[in-house]
Amino acid sequence: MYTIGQISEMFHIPISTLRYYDKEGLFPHMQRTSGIRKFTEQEMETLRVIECLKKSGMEIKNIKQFMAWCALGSETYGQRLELFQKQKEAVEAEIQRLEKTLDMIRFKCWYYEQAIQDGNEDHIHELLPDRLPEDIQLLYDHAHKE
Amino acid sequence: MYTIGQISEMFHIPISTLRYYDKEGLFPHMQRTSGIRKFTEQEMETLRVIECLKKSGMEIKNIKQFMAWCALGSETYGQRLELFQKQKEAVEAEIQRLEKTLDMIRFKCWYYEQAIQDGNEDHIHELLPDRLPEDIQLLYDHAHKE
DNA sequence: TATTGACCTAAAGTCAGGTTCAGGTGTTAA
DNA sequence: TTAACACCTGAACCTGACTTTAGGTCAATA
Repeated sequence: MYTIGQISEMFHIPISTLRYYDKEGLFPHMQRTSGIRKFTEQEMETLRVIECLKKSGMEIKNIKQFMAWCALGSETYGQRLELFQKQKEAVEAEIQRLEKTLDMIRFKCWYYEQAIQDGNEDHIHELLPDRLPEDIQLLYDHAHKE
Repeated sequence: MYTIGQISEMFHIPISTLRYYDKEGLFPHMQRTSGIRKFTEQEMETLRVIECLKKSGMEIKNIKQFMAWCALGSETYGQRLELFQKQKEAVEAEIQRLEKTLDMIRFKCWYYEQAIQDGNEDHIHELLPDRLPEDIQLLYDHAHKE
């Protein structure tokens, strides 16, 4: 049984953030003693799940929904599964998007490494093929005329 | 030479956003005719680079810095390279972080698929080994006591 | 001539996810 | 007993990236 200050230290989360999460309904079971929050093992577990879901980019309101479903018991397994399936797809799509972006950034790094070696961007443009992949072409165009 | 309305249609970006980008200094070379913005090929190229950098999660102020460096010529190749190198590292780190998160989400999907099959979470816990990897353990703990 | 449509501005509003502030309670330590 | 602490609240504030609003210019069309 811990106070908000102890939990704040243990999890390296500001007290204000913990109170904010509570206000948003993320600790549906939290008890109080004459107004003071009591964090039990259950709240600590909830906090670990919150951190996991937040890392995945899930919004507070969906995390709250999840906590509410947990509180309702086995009736809500389906909804909870669906929530995680959607989040799985969202994270997978985000990784795909970032991989594509990474290709563009890598091209830009190569481009400026060459430009620094050559002292200008002209030589690079002689090296480059006439047709580049579409995404790269965009960056090439920009570089060419800047 | 295009108007803001034409560019808005071509790039599927709201006019208000284009004006916002301009106000933030993202088009350092933009000309006007009696107050009206003229978007040339150069601004279109800039816009493509903005979209690329935004996709990578770069903040507007850093994009603005990049545009300013471009305007300064070959003196700033070093800074521009450094900017992209940092962004490359940031995106790579973000992908790593998301891959880890994905493992946790996949576990949760499996967990609820089992729970739905069994009608409860008890059977799963018999199946699970005593020691799980640390990240998974956290979710297991939570599930066990909810 | 009037009104429609496309442009302009500054300033305020929005949203998420917090943080800060002002003021209040209750318990322990000198 | 008074000061320091740790807790509490509601409300205002903050940041980033826009969006909306209110009001104004200017050219072309009915």
